[in-house]
Amino acid sequence: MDPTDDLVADVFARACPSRSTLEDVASKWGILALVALAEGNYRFNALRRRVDGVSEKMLSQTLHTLERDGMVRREVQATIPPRVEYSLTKLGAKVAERLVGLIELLEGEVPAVQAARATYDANK
Amino acid sequence: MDPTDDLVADVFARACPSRSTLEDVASKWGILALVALAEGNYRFNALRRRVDGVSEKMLSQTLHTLERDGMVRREVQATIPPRVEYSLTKLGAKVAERLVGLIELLEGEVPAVQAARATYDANK
DNA sequence: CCGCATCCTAAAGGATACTG
DNA sequence: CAGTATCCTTTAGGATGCGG
Repeated sequence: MDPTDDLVADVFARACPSRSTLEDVASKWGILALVALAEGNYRFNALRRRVDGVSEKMLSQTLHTLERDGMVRREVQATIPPRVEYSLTKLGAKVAERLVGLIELLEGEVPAVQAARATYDANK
Repeated sequence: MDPTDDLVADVFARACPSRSTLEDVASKWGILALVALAEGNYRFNALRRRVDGVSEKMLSQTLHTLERDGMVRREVQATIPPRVEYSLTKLGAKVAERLVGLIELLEGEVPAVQAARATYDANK
């Protein structure tokens, strides 16, 4: 092994692969895609409708990145019209589970966050 | 209550406050700041050293956003030179706990992710 | 030491048009 | 339906210099 390699994965280190993976799964659209797929499989346009506001370009790009990281599986059925089904891999499901937990926490804290923002803004 | 308000927080909805909060805490530097502060309190420059690669500007901006959302507390001691201590609020600590879980998962899966990437790239 | 203000560049992201 | 390609705008983000 190259002695310059980090022996432990450390997300605080700029070059650690865990950091780039984190950026992929925690990106604005990455999170929502993973969490949507945790509900069940989706086809491209259905997923696009589920994730309010995502553009075709960004969803496509996001799904490719997640597929490359081994989080998302892409299955093409060569029918006419074409069907492409997206689903989570085992790893993707584990990650999505964590993200769902985070989101549920935040959804429950919406009033607290709004109150904090109002206070902060009031003090300028 | 305004009948047009959503009755439940829904992160999939573009306008839901949970979505903007999610973007704040799951942003590239937001995650790392929260996770670093979960280790203990930090002063500005110490935190900057802990989070490898963050610029002064981005750390400052990130901390303000997290403070506004009620995740981070900022305490100024008017000494010379000035001391500014950052710490997590109770809400921030709960969020950070989830993020730590996610990061630990990803750090453990670094080999799997690297293998997935290699396979993907090999098939071009 | 802890920043903010400014300027500037690079990257993210949206709109549109087109293809298998 | 499921994208890709292009163009263009917006935002993120780094560098630098100054102030409390």
